[in-house]
Formats: sequence, structure tokens, C-alpha cells
Amino acid sequence: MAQLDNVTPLFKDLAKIEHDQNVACHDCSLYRLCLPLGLHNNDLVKLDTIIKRSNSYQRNQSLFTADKNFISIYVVRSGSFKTTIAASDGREQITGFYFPGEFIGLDAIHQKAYESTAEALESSTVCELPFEQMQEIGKEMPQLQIQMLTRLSKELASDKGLMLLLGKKTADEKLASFLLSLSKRFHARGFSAVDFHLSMSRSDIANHLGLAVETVSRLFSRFQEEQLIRISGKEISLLDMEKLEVLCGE
Amino acid sequence: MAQLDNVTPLFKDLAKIEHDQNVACHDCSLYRLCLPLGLHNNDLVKLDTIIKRSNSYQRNQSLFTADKNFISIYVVRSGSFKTTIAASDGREQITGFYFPGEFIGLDAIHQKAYESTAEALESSTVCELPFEQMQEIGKEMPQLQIQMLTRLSKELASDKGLMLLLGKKTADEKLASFLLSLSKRFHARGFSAVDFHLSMSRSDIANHLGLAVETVSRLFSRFQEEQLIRISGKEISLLDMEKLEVLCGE
DNA sequence: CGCTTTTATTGACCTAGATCATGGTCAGAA
DNA sequence: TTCTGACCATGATCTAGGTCAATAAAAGCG
Repeated sequence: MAQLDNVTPLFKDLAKIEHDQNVACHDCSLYRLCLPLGLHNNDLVKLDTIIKRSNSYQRNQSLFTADKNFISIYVVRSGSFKTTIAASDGREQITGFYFPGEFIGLDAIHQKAYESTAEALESSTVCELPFEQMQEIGKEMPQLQIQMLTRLSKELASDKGLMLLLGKKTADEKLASFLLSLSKRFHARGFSAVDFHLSMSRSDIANHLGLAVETVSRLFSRFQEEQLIRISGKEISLLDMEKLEVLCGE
Repeated sequence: MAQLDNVTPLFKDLAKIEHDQNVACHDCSLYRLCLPLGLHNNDLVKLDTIIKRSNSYQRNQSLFTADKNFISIYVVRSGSFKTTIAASDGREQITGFYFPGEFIGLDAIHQKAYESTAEALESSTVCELPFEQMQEIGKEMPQLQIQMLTRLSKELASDKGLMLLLGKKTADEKLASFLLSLSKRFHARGFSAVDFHLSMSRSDIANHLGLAVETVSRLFSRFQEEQLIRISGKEISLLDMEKLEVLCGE
């Protein structure tokens, strides 16, 4: 079984992971990051039977939209997604970007309907976990329940961090924080922490951070002048992690 | 058993609810809003045995602080609390206000330590739910597990809403949204949706909404001139719910 | 109760970042 | 290969809301 923590693949693009569409959890390279961690073998087999793996999405295609009935939670398998909520007048806030092993749709459990929209940023695949069935098999798998709670809690904590970012940080700090968050997540997936590919547009980044596109563009340029990063289109290298860490202020 | 949904107590101050410190879940006036909803009677009794009800907190006293080991989740019983996260340089963001029946500490599950600080806004009491024991009895109570997931999911959804507020709304919209959120929560607890008491300071409100205190003060004054509200110190009346609803843009 | 500290209000001024405007670049379609 | 539309960069200008300052009103407290 691949232990991604210890390897750095040559490709930087998460969409390029060639997943056998039907590889079971215990053979999946995301095993260490995903839900099944800590489950015993026969529990894993049972979990495998309810997971749907058929789904594949193109850039801009949506996984679900607001007000659609909540049926499943999704785990990103390859590629990436963004989730968005909308105000009545059409203004939108991107509430998160999601990479392989991360869960989408957890905020929909409580009222049986999605409140946000999830959209692929590139060609992507997901594992679909039908929630009712999860609860059913969860009755005999306390470890699975704990995993779910842990996941929810983790997203909650990261959202609180985002509230600090949106409410209190300057534009520079916002962008630095964002880049380091990506860096850490890529690193945890076995990719380079310093060279990576931005699958989202400048305007998605701006929206997510509560900034204007122009500001993000200017900041990328300035960070480059200041030797903090090197950026060319969607390819970015973080040149000075220490300064970036200081800048983001945590 | 009190069905708070149908009554409007004369007092407006949540701290003034006179709770018998030791009343069991099935006799608690918060029953319909709280965790036990949907549990069978003997499950409820079992839950009761692990809940600690001794705790009482004064204004400014903290329930827990960041980096303290995570042991329990807390449910507000009377009064109110705020939670805060801090950046390295001391800047703080108030991530939420919590009223009777609401859960505090859910974001700490995933890494066994609190990441934020929780502090009483007035004399308050809580029920303490030791997490390990909850998980233990949860093994035989699927309904309890679902309740927990639902709670987490609900907070997640409301945090996404807060991200929209912080990232995209104007100062007016922020304040209107905040007032309506309080209104709905008080109403759900059997209190007036239009007359209530603000247990938090202007600067807490400002901090939470990503504004300066002065801006909040000015907005309160202007909203009053425009006949949207009447405010005097910490007592507020919402005079024009329709306009406030429109203003908040959802 | 008066004294001190904290909290709230209001005005004058300023700035970070938004908005507007223009031109450049790149990818896909014909 | 040119065309088209989305995306990106950068300069000029503007403004919502922050900061600073002074005062007033509450809230603790000996």
C-alpha cells in the first residue's frame, strides 16, 4: 500500500493521479488521510460495499447545488472542488476548496438539504457515501462514528480560522495564510510543499479571501518582487517559507 | 414539562432563568432544544448519569482556554458565552456567541485540545458532557450519535453563513444579520423575537462582525433614526423586522 | 454615596483596499 | 492561423469604514 506521506511524486497536479476508478479503500493511496483510518478489516469491507465510486466530474460541473436533497457526503478522490454559498442578491462566498481525502457536504446533515453548491475546479473524481447507509452500518462501528465526528470537528476548527482571517487579517496576511494552508495540505498528501499548481482562478482566490481580484493580482506581483514566491500562471513556488509564516501571523 | 416554544416569559434576560442546578434532562426546560431530543427514556437516564451540572460561571470567567486539554463538550444551561480565537500577535476574533441549549467546544474534538477560549458574558451555568464517556454510551445509542453529528453540522452551516457575512456583506448588512440571528435564537427559546437584552458589549459585537466599535455605535444610532430599532444601553427592540430582513440580504 | 474605570457615542480625518479603465495573455474553436 | 472569450496585470481614482480624539454615560467599588 502506498504511503504517500513518504513520497513526493513527480507530478504536481492532483488531477493527474491515476486512480483505478474502483480501487477499494484498503488499496487506495488516500487511505491514511481518509475516513477508513482505524477501521478493522471486516468493517472496511462493509464500508466498501456502500461507497459509490462511479462519479467523475469535469471542470465547472457541479457535484450538488443548494437546496438539492441531501443524500450523500462526498470525499474527493482526485482533482479539486470549491463550495459556494449565495446571498439573496446573488453575491457569493466561496467557503472552501477541497482536495483528495477531504469531505464535502458535511454542513448539509442537519437539515437534509445542501445549503451550498459544490463545483469541480478541474477533472475530478469522488467517492460517494450515502449518509443513511453510513448511519446504518455505523451502529456497529463506533470507530466510524468517531471518524465522522472528528472530520466534522476538523472542518469546524478550520472554519473558525477562516473567520479570523476574514475578520481580522490584512490582504497580505490573507494571501500568505492561504498559500501556506495549501502548502500544508499538499504536503500531507505527499506532494511538494513548495511547488504546486493552483487549480482555482485568481478570482476564486480573491472571493474566498474577501478581496478583489485586482488585489490578489497585485499581491502575487509584489510577493514575487519581494522574493517570497515565484509565480507563473497557475504554477507557484514558495521561496521563503519563514517570511510567509511570519506574514500570516499564526 | 415546559414547552418553551409556546410561551413568552416576562423576563428578557437569559441569565435570569432560575434553573434548579440539578434538574435532570427530562425535566429541563431546554429539553426540546438540547441533545436528548429523540432519546428513549432509559437512554436519557443513562445520559443523565454522565452529565455534570455543578458548574457556574461569573461574567468574564472562562469555561476553558486555548491549548487546554479537551475533555468535555459544554451545553449552555443559562446565561451566555463567547468563544474567541487569537492570532500570534494577540489580535482576536470572536467566533460565536452561545445561548441556552447551544454547544460549546465542538471544534476541539479532532485534536484533543481546545483551540479557542470560551468566556461567560454574564452569570451563567452549563452542563458538562465528558466526551469519552459520551462516546462510550453512544455505542449503544445511535440516536445520540446522530444528534451529535447534527449539532456539529448545524454549527458548520452557521459558520459558513458567517463567512458570507464577513467576506461579502457591508456594515449595515452585518449588523442587521446579527440582530436577526439573535432574534431567531431567542424566539426559539420562548423569548420575545423583538425585545431582548444584548449580553455582549458593543466591542464584542464589532469584533465578531469584523467592524470597529465606532461603526457599530454609529449604526445603532442610525438604525434608530431610521426607525428600524429602538436601543437603550443593552436593551433593544426590533421595530421593523421586514426592513431588517431585506437589509440582511438572505 | 462620590470616585474611578470601563463602555458607549459622536465628530473629524485618513487609508487599505475597492472600483474603474485599459491592455495583455492564453486556451480552445473554427 | 486567426478569432473569441475568459482570465490576468497594472495604473488612476474613490470610498466604506477604520483610526484618532474628545465627551458622556454606566458600572463597579471602597
